[in-house]
Amino acid sequence: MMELTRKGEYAIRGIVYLAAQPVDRVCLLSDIAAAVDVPATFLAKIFQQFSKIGLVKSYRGTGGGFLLGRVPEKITLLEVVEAVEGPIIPNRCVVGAGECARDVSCTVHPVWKKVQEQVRAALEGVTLKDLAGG
Amino acid sequence: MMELTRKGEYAIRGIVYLAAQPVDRVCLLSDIAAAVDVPATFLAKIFQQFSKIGLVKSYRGTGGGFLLGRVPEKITLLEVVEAVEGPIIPNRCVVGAGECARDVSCTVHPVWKKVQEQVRAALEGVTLKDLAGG
DNA sequence: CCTAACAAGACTTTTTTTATCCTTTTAGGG
DNA sequence: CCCTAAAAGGATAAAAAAAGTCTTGTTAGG
Ligand code: SF4
Ligand code: SF4
Repeated sequence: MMELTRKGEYAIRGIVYLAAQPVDRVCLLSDIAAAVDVPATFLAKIFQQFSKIGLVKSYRGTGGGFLLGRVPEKITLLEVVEAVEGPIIPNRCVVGAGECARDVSCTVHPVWKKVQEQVRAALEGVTLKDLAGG
Repeated sequence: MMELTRKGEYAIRGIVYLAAQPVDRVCLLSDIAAAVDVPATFLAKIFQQFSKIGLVKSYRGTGGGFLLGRVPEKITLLEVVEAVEGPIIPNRCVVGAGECARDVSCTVHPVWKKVQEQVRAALEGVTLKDLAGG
């Protein structure tokens, strides 16, 4: 259980690759896809999501491509994962009140809350700088 | 991401219900299903899995039903979850060596290892006794 | 031998994942 | 102004997983 989808895995690979590039180096999607071994069309969709929330910047046309939206030390793995996989939800009752009618007195509920917090903390503590190796 | 499936949620509800029953009280599947609000046919499949690994004991025929395979304080939430959802795998590279060709030098790999360990620890620290309320 | 109850396996439906393709928009350069 | 490069957006399709159902078999009590 709790498995990251390929989309998530690809997303991380792609953006870590970007983070490892020299600052202001604009990368072609096709180059990134080849380097991290991900289908280019699929990676395109992923980077579109990144672009919408500013995790990467994109430029169209000749000489266009992608680069990181912020410095790598300011982008956490949590942001990257949540950008494409949605929030960290070990069980739907942690989404908010009312998701499960049983949550008021449920003894299991706090366990999922704890799991959620721990996973979030683990991912939030890692930045793209860490992952790209400085 | 990381969402428990319904099967997992149902499994927990069902076995926690069992754990809350008086010792040696044999419960009908139909009663359990009604009490925890799960389709009986689906819960049957889940309890069959439990039965195979000894988490519950089952008796057939008139007067048959289910009861817990061990005392509640000796059954952890981790066991219950893994019984029906499989092992805790945040990313397939934590399954073992060779799952991902990149794992040798991958900087992300240790993060998933850590997540896996934390989640396992969180679930292992909770027993059915805790969940059933003594 | 009849009935109760779980076991096992096949099967179906729905949802999610994993893509691919095509058209549109934007930008640079001749 | 046109041609080409490159990303954006939308539709669609195929595959896999999840969720649930059905039928038949097995075991046991009365
Ligand atoms: S753990 Fe408890 S509150 Fe959460 S979904 Fe299950 S029953 Fe509801
Ligand atoms: S995190 Fe690294 S080792 Fe794990 S699957 Fe991704 S690339 Fe492979």
